[in-house]
Amino acid sequence: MNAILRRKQHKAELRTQILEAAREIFVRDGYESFSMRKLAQRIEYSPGSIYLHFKNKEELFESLVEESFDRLLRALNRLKNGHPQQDPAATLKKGLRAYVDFGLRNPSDYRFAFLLRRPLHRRPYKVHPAFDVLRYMVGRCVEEKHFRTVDIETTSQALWAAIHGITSLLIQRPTFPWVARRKLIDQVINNAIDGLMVRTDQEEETRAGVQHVQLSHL
Amino acid sequence: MNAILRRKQHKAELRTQILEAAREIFVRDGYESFSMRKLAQRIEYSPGSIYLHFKNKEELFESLVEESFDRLLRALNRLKNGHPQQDPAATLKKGLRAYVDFGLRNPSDYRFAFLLRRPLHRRPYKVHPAFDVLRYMVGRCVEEKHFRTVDIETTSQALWAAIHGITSLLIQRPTFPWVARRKLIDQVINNAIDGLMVRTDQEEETRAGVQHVQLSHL
Amino acid sequence: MNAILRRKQHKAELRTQILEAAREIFVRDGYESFSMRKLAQRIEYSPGSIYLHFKNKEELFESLVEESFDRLLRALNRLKNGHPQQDPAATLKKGLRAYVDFGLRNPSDYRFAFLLRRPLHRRPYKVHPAFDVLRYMVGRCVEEKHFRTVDIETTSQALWAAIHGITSLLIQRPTFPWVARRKLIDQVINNAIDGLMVRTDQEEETRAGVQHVQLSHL
Amino acid sequence: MNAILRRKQHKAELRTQILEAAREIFVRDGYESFSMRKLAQRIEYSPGSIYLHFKNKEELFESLVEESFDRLLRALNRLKNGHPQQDPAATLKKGLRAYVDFGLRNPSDYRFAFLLRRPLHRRPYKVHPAFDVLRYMVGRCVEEKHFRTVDIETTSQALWAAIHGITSLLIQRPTFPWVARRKLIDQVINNAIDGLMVRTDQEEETRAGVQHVQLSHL
DNA sequence: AATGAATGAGAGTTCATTCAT
DNA sequence: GATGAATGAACTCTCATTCAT
Repeated sequence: MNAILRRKQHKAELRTQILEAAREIFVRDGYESFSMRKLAQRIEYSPGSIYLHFKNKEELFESLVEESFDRLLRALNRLKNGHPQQDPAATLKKGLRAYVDFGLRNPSDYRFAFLLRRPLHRRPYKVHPAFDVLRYMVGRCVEEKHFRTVDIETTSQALWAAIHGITSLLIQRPTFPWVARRKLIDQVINNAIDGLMVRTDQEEETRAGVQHVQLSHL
Repeated sequence: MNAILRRKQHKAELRTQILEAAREIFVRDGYESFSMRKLAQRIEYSPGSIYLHFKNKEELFESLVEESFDRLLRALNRLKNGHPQQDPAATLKKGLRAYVDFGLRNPSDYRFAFLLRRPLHRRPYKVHPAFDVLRYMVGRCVEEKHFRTVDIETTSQALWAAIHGITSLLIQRPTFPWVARRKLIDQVINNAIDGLMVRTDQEEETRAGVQHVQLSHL
Repeated sequence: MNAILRRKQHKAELRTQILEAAREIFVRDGYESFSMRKLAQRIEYSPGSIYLHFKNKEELFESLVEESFDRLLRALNRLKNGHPQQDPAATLKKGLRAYVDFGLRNPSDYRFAFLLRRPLHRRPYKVHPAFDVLRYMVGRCVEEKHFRTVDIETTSQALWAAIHGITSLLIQRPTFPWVARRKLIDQVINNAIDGLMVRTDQEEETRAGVQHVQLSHL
Repeated sequence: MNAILRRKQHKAELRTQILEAAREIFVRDGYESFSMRKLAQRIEYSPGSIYLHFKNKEELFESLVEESFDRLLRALNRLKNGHPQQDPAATLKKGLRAYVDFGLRNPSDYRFAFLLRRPLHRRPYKVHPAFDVLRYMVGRCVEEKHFRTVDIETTSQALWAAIHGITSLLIQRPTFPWVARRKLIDQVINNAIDGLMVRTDQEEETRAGVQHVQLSHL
């Protein structure tokens, strides 16, 4: 019994080890240069052993994608649950920033989740829970009248597009002469959100954001 | 002479044929699974023949990237030159829409220009002329006081991020349950631009855009 | 255990089989025309299998070179140790003859050791132990006053040149109308050695050697 | 007529140009890496053009071999004819030295003549005229009683072996820690010749040579 | 559970050579 | 006489995967 347990644990550990090593190689060498052999050598097991944990290269890759999606989801959920009382629009902005930051801090995860091209897999699309978090946040903004009465789905998708755009570009084109990251990200997010807000005078006055500073003295 | 001319023409035609077939295979199979042999078989020539036109796989790929960038650039330039008298903000919006449309109508070009991962080649980054067009358009909006006094570089980059985001997502995730494309694209662009505009009452009243229709009777 | 042992043995056998087949092909076709495929076909394994034993063609070739050098060395050592009490000059002559004989009886080994051109690999030169044996023998001849006080290094190199010359020519130009091998080899060796000997009357009289027989009754 | 002549001349010139370029590439890149394409590129003609002068790679290579043999022969003949009156033994020594020097000064020629392995060509062996020169010289030494009555053929072959040995080793193993070249070559030649000489007292006394100095006071 | 041997397929690339023009 | 296009065969080497042990 003890033995069985130990065995199960070992198996789980090895699986994790494989995934970690695979991720590193995928990111370091690029998808094209990844090979099951290299992976086996890295973890110091035989090539065959990998097949005891993953059916084939494809499944291994998919596991990494899933793992990365989960981490992104968890990061967003932490955000959502962390500040339940707050102004939902502020929370949303924080959420969007958190999304971008997650991508930039975990480019490997972001690549797996959105950028690496999978060999065309035609399985029926399931909207990922991560997107639900976004939709939920937008929904609250509308419900609590911080946003104009916009279409929640369209807005969510548009917001996603914007933050995906900046995240992926910063990751994939690191040599482009970008302006300061913070400033750029803020501008993208503020631009995307501000137009959606219900404008009240006081809000207008207290709006913060680098690119609006000059506005105050118009 | 005639013979020489015919030969040259034939050579050019074959080159084009190769490029076209290669493009298809690259897009269908991805860089990794593209093979010179597959290409050869497709065009019904021997593998060696390809090497009479392109030094190697890498160079062939690069040619496609360049070609695609050029087409994008030309599409944008047509836009810029086409309506020189117009309201620059409207032109900019049209330009952004044109960018997205180009990507959606020529997904293969867009993939080559921005999405397909090249084996890391560290040549010094040259900002592509296409980006200059954008910067120029934003500059005119600021100069002619249609935009607030924003930083042109930051704004250009932020706008690029937004439209790249929607373009790439629509191309790469075709099975996601997107709302109507037109509506979505408009929302992304309007969101991104509207926050930058100098607001005057009449402008506010005449603002068009699907997502703002309801707004009018608030 | 038994199984493991059997496996190891099989692996060793296969390695040997590969080396033997490779040696034959290298000698028959030359380095340039040797091919891993030909080899694979010959041993009736897939091309990939060879790579389980040798990293690449180069390493395979080097293994053969080493093997051949070792065999030569061992042959010479047997000679050296076999007759420790004898007249060192006689031993040296025997050694030289043994060298040539080894080459002629194992032309493949000799080719690998000295004649087949390796793709220029600039590793720092290590004088092969086989040459040390020669130097040692010459040294003894000088020490024990059988040779005049010649420079040991120069003499060793000159002797090597002579015997390498005859060995390589006989191997590489088998269709040349050579005189009787034995006679020719003896003449080369006697010529090379005799000039070095300290001459005493009785030695002069007892000198043997095909080419000197007639001399006695002049 | 003039035109025909010019054409013939041009053809000959081109042939020479091809041979020169080919020789360079063969020596620089090794036989294996030589390619008709490289050659064509170097002489700035099309690959096909080479085939107007040489049936194939093999024939081209053979032409180079022949050319090199001829040069060697001519060098030796110059020697032979240059000093017709001299002591034939001295002339022979000079000839042997000239042979070695030719090889060292024209390693490319020597390689082609003797070292580069031709894809086994089984044509009936023709003793090269260069060897006849040697035989002739040895013959004269015997006739004029400078040599003991040795077998001319055997002696010639043995001498050839010795000088080929030193020449080829010096060319093919340039990183071996050889002693001073001059000294080494002299020792090889002197060793090989001295044993053949008829010894007279005065000759004994006037003999020069590093390794014989001590001999004088025996 | 893990291994190591083995393979068949296929990769990119180069080559000597031919031949219509 | 010279060319440029084309090819078929060959090359070394790597790969994902299988399977007896």
